[in-house]
Amino acid sequence: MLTSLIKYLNSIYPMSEGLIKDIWDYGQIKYYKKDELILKEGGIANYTSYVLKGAVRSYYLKDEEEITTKFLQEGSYITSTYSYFSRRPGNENISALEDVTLVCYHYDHMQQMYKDHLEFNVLGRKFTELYLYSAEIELYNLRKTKAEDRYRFFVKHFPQLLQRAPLKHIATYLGMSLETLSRIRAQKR
Amino acid sequence: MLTSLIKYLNSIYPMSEGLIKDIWDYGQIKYYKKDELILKEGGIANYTSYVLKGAVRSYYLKDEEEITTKFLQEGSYITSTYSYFSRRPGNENISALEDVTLVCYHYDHMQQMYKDHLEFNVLGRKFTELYLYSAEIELYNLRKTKAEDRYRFFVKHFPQLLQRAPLKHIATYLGMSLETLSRIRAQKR
DNA sequence: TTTCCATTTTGATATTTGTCAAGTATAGTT
DNA sequence: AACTATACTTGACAAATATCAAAATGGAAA
Repeated sequence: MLTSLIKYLNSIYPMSEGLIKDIWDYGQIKYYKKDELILKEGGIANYTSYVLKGAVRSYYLKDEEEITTKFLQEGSYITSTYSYFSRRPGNENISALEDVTLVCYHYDHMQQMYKDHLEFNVLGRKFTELYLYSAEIELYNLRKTKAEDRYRFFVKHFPQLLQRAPLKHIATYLGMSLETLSRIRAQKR
Repeated sequence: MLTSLIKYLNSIYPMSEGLIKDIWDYGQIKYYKKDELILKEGGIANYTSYVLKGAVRSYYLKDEEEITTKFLQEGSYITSTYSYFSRRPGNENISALEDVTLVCYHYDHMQQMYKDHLEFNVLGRKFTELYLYSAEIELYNLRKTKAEDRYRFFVKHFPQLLQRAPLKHIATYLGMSLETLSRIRAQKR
């Protein structure tokens, strides 16, 4: 189960025996059913998790409405950035878009590994760089004032997600109402 | 000049003698006059720079119009994330909002330091985590559909920037027209 | 000071988008 | 198949915002 993750990490930066052992030992495989909550708001995000199978999304509540902030699929890490790094309760929820399999690492174990294996920081740095880059792409897109432009960008860059996520989530993710999104789609046909 | 940076880095993670020496040796102090271009689109971002004094902004052009993507002040690092990490030409420009003093590190020197001093990766990781967190805050703000809400958030979190940046840049940064921003400000009085 | 230029404000109008409401389609269950 | 819940679409209207144009303000330079 964990082999794919280890192969992946090793391809990015070769790890020592000891680190590989820790990755094995500390990784907890967890299964979630579709629509099950992986992280609930008000709690502290204690885990970063690698998605082995399925897709998840994170969202927060704004006057009863769910505003989707992220979609993550196989091969990505997921956590609530704010809560995980600050060690405080956050307002983000994470839920399973489909049945999901995760490898979860506790914050304390992550810190232990960063401390025991300095090389692990290379991986940590590179991954965070990657996610920072993704975040900036999204920022770039959200600053467009036209809803249609934002949708076009989404279709081009995340076509798979159109199949995996319901429109209502894509709409709030793109900062527009469900109806606006539906109309944009209609006029493209 | 560089002492403030070294103190700062050391407070986050204690550095070895050798690393401190490299930080000294590789750091290039550069001065830019207000409105001078620090990075021009179409070029590769070869440097990450730490802002010692002044403020800068990055932007890209969208049909003749400058869309501001970032404001950075003293104590922050600045580069064009995409171009710097991918080593390809990007479409981001960086320019000085005021007279600016930077400490600049070339990409190759950064890689050299990451390689020669594994501990430097701890710093790299922590900083990137911080910037990732900031990016997510901005994403959170930009997903708000009401322009006024976005402005309110900006005022609350970056009040200093109201004094340092002209409204036209703040407007595009917040994904709204200059006129809309001006009206929002008018009605708050 | 006066002039000049950039910044900001204000006004009028067109467009886009949100909201509420109703309807249709679809997938899953019994 | 019939039933149900959910997802999606469409319509009508109101609200928010963009756009174009012009005026006011402020600051820098002559």
